[in-house]
Amino acid sequence: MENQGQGLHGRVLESLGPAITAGAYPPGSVLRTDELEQRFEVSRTVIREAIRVLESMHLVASRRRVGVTVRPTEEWNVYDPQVIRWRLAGADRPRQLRSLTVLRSAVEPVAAGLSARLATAEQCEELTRHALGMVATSRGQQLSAYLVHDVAFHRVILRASGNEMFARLGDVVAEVLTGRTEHQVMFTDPDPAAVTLHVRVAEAVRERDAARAEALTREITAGAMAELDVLAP
Amino acid sequence: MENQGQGLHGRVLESLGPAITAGAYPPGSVLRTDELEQRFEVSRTVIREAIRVLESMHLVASRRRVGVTVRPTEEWNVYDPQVIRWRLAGADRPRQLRSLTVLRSAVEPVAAGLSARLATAEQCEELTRHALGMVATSRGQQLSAYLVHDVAFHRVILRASGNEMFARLGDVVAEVLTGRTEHQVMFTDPDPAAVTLHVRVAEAVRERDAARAEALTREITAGAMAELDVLAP
DNA sequence: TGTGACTCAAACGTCATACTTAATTTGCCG
DNA sequence: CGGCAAATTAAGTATGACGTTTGAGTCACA
Repeated sequence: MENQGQGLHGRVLESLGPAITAGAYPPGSVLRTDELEQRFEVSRTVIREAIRVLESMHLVASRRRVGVTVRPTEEWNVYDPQVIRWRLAGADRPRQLRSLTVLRSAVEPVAAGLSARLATAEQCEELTRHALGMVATSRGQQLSAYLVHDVAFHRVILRASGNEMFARLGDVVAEVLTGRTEHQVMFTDPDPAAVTLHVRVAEAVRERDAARAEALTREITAGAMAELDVLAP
Repeated sequence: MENQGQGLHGRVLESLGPAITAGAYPPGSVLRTDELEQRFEVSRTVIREAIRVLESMHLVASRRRVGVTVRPTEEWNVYDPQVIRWRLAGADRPRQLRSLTVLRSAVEPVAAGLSARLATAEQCEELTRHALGMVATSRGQQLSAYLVHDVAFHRVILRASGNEMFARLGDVVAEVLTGRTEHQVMFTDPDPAAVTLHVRVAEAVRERDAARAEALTREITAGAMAELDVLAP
């Protein structure tokens, strides 16, 4: 979760990135290096390095004699964790949350199915522990403690699937869950049905029942989508 | 599919990136800028910009007094299209292909289900056209023509789902399909069952039958996974 | 002998400047 | 009016100097 805010180019990045992803510079907009140089009061080197990074994220394209142009949204590297964070923090938040939740609903059930076949004994234990932790913290305004277990649970599922692409979505899911808790009314306890589902997923994985783990996780993600429809505009 | 090989820093990147992702520099290895400077016979500026990009991909971490260290594999931004290309081109290819195919098996069925509800008339037409194109080119060593339709078909499905995260996987799927064709024996015609499935998916989407579209696509991706098990080591 | 603070140097980070390259614009000439 | 060439502009590259951090080694003191 640590930003690479180390160094000046990081600061520039943390300013330009959110601005671009928030749509402050519509696609086609042109940024000139020397202008940025003055605005941020840093040297050309720093600006150029920040631009290189934005370019590698496909947020901008740099062309001689014309400047640095903002690329259309469809070309952005929307899987870049940095980009995801920027968009979750900005005006695009609802749209991004929806996209990510749909992605979760596709990935997590399959990951759970794989976990049921591949999880180590230790991972099964972790899963059970976090599920029980969720139960224990599901009542009485302990949302932040609950969140810790919830995030950990989904992280284990994704990692235990044995697929590195799934595993790398752990941070994304964490961000979604965290964001949901933060933006939810902080006094409503979690849905008991969801809590139970997590416990049953842990069971299914422990018992190596892939189909059941997948189906139950599908229920969890379906719940997340439904919840989104209620809360979002 | 265009590499950003424009400029010297691009050249350095296209040399370092594949090397790192191929494991030529094991995690923890240290690269010094001045050493790279000499090796590539370019200025610090160029090296530093390349390093910045590698850093944004979480392939390396740059620390003062110690150098640029290669990060462990689990921290790489494995969704970065550039990283995916590098790994598909290198020694990690089999592992990467497997990961991506599993990802496909999770995403594409859900995408197809969404497409059935959201695809425009034009997208339905495209789907049908490409499915029929696959049928037409499925016999008699027309693999490259077949591939074009196959890629286009899956691209439409992912795009018509209305989810930007899914849509962005179009390039990845294209790369997987292309790679498969290239590495397969070029004289075996595609599996007729797979071809039929594509036609039926197009039908299901056209008829707004989400469940059927999803189930059929699941069969397609299951086939892809099975195929991988036969071919891969 | 062990521990602590202190110094030093190595490597990256930043800056300023000059020069190079390529693409757009302008304008000349046919 | 049209096409080709020169001027212009902004990014790309190179280089030298200086700043900053931090790991490691040293030295003094208990």
